[in-house]
Amino acid sequence: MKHTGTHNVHAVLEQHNLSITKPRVLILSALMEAVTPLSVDVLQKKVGSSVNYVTFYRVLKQFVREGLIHQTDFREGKSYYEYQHDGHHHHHITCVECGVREETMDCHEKDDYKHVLVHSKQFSHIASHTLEFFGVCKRCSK
Amino acid sequence: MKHTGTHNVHAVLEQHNLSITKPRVLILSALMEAVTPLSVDVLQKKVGSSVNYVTFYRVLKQFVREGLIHQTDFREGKSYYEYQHDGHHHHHITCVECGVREETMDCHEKDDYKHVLVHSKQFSHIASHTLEFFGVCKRCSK
DNA sequence: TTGTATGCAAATTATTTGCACTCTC
DNA sequence: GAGAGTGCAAATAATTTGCATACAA
Repeated sequence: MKHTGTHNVHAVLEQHNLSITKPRVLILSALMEAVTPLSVDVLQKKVGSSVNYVTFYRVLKQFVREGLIHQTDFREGKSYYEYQHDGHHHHHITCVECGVREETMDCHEKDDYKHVLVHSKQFSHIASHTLEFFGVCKRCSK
Repeated sequence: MKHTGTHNVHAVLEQHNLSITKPRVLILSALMEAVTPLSVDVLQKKVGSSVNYVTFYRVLKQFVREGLIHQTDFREGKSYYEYQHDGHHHHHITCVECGVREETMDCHEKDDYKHVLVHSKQFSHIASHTLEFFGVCKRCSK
């Protein structure tokens, strides 16, 4: 029941004027299928060794620049990447003890942006944001 | 007109059951005086070479654990640290072109936390969060 | 004095860069 | 065919770890 066929992947790449290459298709597919943000090492395991790890960094950076995927971090010293289904990304709660991660409700981007910009002197436009929560999950807090 | 005398620094450390050592005092003072989040390299320049850089990492990690300071990142591959005056931290907008950073209005932590927790299955408490905005500043967007 | 904190050296991990080669369009 | 995209090797940057010494309480 995957809705991430080759067809869709190609279409998305084309929408962003990115040429169709094997690494890009594989990486984007993996991200589209994921239900949680992925770090480069996890992404590599999913995609396999046919794509060089340097290419991951280059492709991911490009996808982020294009607004195709979202980049965030969880205070682990490395970045995580998440496909923006329908242009929306998610926020999460992360357990600082065991690392378990849960998706939170959607955020009200538009409202936040307006509110922030009204009070800003140097900015008139916001392109993206990150919002992450940290706590201790019920299991760990016992 | 600094309100960050030795007296205050010592008091804060004691409140968190941290022994008074030279590195801790120097690092905490520097963070209390800063008006923007600092990365380790910048912090080192402020404090000077009397404190080993490894100690920065150890002390900062401890301060974060204690909730004394706040840790965030700006998609630069390194962490930034900010003292939580009155227990509050700040959010920022960062220009992805030139890196200029501006503080935003205070956030409504309490409301956010409640809202998130109501929808969470695995969490019943949130300890902290990060919220950062990214855009292009007026100067760069010309 | 006694355990905690620090310094130093070296290791680890994440990410980037230069250059030659290979694909896509 | 031309230029963008990729692989490989090596460099850089951030952060951590092990162990011996030094300092706070």
